[in-house]
Amino acid sequence: MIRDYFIKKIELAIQKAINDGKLGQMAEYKQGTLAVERPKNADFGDYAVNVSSLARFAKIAPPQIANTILEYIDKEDNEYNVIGGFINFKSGKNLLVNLVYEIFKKNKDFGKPENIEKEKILLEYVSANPTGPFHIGHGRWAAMGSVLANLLKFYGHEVYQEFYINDAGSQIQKLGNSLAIRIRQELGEDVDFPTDEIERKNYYPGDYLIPVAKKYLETHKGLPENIKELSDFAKAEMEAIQKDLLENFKVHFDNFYSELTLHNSGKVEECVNKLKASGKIYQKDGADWFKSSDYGDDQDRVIKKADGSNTYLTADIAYHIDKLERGFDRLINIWGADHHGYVARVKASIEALGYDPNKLEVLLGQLVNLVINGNEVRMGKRKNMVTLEDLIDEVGVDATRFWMSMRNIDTTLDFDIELAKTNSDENPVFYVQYAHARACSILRHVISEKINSETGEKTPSPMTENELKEITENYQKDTVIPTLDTARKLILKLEEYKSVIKNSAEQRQVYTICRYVQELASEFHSFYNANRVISEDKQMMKARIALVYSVKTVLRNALEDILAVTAPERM
RNA sequence: GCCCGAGUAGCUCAGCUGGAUAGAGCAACCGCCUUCUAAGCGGUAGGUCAUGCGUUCGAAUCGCAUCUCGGGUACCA
Repeated sequence: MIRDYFIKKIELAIQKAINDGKLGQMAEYKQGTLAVERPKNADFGDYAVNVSSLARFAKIAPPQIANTILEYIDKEDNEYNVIGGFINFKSGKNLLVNLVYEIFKKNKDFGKPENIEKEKILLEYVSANPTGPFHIGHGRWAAMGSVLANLLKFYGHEVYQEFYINDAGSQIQKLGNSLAIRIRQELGEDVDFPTDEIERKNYYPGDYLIPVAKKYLETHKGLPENIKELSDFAKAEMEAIQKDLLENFKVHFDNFYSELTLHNSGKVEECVNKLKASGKIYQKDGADWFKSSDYGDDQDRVIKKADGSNTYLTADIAYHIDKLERGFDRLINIWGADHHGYVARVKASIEALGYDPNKLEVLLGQLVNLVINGNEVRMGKRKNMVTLEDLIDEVGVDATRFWMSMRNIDTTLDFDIELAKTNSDENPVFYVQYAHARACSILRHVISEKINSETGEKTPSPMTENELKEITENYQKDTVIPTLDTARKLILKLEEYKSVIKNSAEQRQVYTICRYVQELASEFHSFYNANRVISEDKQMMKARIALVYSVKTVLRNALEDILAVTAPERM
């Protein structure tokens, strides 16, 4: 990366200056003390370093330090200048030329780091109850999770994506009871869900069980004797609906892990026993309590209720231990902020059972508000529900994925459905896709002959197909040189992709990819407006075609391979 | 009360491991299509970085306090 190249030059120069005793009282330089930044004013250079922080060690004024360091830099063909305590750096021809060459050479792998510490990661996300369709909030975790998985894989990690199915709690019984009411309604009985608010909470009164009831009656005469049969039927239906939607939404799971199998395998009981053996369980009010407060939780938690049944947490502990025993180096969970209380207790249990709680990384995501006609609409499972499916139908997969990924996970996402529906220029995903389509269009035009619509006269194509192939498949380093004066910013933006990937992967923040892609599109649109690609000057045309192709490559990589949003050839 | 998160331009948000004049998109206003996609580009205007105090040569960024908003605070899942 150019910024790494630059800081190395600076650090080397500092070391030499210290050795020569030119940096006052400064005796040693610790690597990483100085940070590379972008100059406020692009005229200063591409990158800059502020050496003011060295002043208190050297006891010399910052500008003098900067000038001393400058003398020791091996400048090659790059430009350096000093303003105040800043050393500014402007990339020379070689760095820029090599960067474009790198894009051609690496193509789909451009931006992949050379050697990272590879981790075996289990990424768990969505993990919805199989009791109804996904709501909008699930869409955020689905989009972000799948983008993060793509990103971490690209970065070089081994990523296993898992969906935990909460198919064992009391909610499954509720589901069966609710289906029973829908079936009786189908059979013509005058029944309905309770109107009393508290009573009603024992049911799922959403319309979505009506088609399930109809389907049940296709193969059954009436209600079964055992409600469990209905629970299982509804559960299977809901799971199937959820899986279909995930596939549609380009979200891929390597495994769906059923909570029920966890219970049946005895792993939950085993965990409870181990916790008991560790002496971290005590009895109170007829229930078993886990002393999680010993490990930083604010209070102890019930692990076995007075009625003898397990809590949700109990199974979750067993699940996380199971993940660790499957040999993953790192567990990453994406959870809604409404689960934040769970982090401490799950970590506590991991530690109590002798595992490293730092292996678990929980990404807490703030929730999604739906905005309809300027009013926020509360998301509830039981009424006013806008499902993820409805949203995707309205807005499309691409826009939904992009919008759900484009904000910092720490901020509440306002999803304005009216705005997203308009598909106007307020929609950043179209802006980016348009840039890609535009690049493709140029590449098509350059090898097409032109026909005058009035005279029917034909003009030969500006470039033959072979000439274009020669650029894209057998790219020569020097090709891009004629554009260096006019396309500096664009080339530097392409270069930035490498650091965006790095930061985004390491900080698990996928929104930075969305931002980057918008910035690259913007640079490209500017370049397009300022420079005609197809022209008489053949060398210049080849150079610009090479750049257009580079932009298309990086946009495509980011859109399709990371964000899983289509990169259209035409729009 | 306690625990998370947020508060930056009219709106939606970047910037937060302290550094140059606080940035972008949308909305507003002014320009740019006989030529590769105007779904685009260029420009103008728009700020008490919630508030106060502190640390520092230097604070949107760090610390303390206060205010506002969202979420959590179950022997539900």
